[in-house]
Amino acid sequence: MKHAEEPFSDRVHRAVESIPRGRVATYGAVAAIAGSPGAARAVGSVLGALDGQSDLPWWRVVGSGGRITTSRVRHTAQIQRALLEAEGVAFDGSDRILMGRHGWDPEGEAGEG
DNA sequence: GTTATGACGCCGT
DNA sequence: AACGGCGCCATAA
Repeated sequence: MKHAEEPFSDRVHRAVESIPRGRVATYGAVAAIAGSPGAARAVGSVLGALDGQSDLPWWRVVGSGGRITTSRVRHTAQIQRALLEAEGVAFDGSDRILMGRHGWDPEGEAGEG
């Protein structure tokens, strides 16, 4: 029997679902959680294929440094920011999310306090 | 197998 | 801080 590994898009799907409300994870983090560290770009490709039917909290995925990178698509950046703020996520004076405050890291979840 | 694309990330200027 | 270039990974043709 072969290892029925879930497709990359599916693994990303689960990783994004794991992001708690009010927290954010970077593309790189999601890629690592999905099992493919370094595949940040591939993660973006997956989320970019989502549609209104997806219940995935895609807005909780941000770029390195807590920067919104969805600026490449229409005005999605504004929507993402609104959704994040609706969850209590705060931005600094440079449109950047306070990662030290909302940055989510499953590897530190057990030792965080 | 090669070529082209993309909601990324890091380094150099 | 801002801009440009290159690398990395996964998918589609």
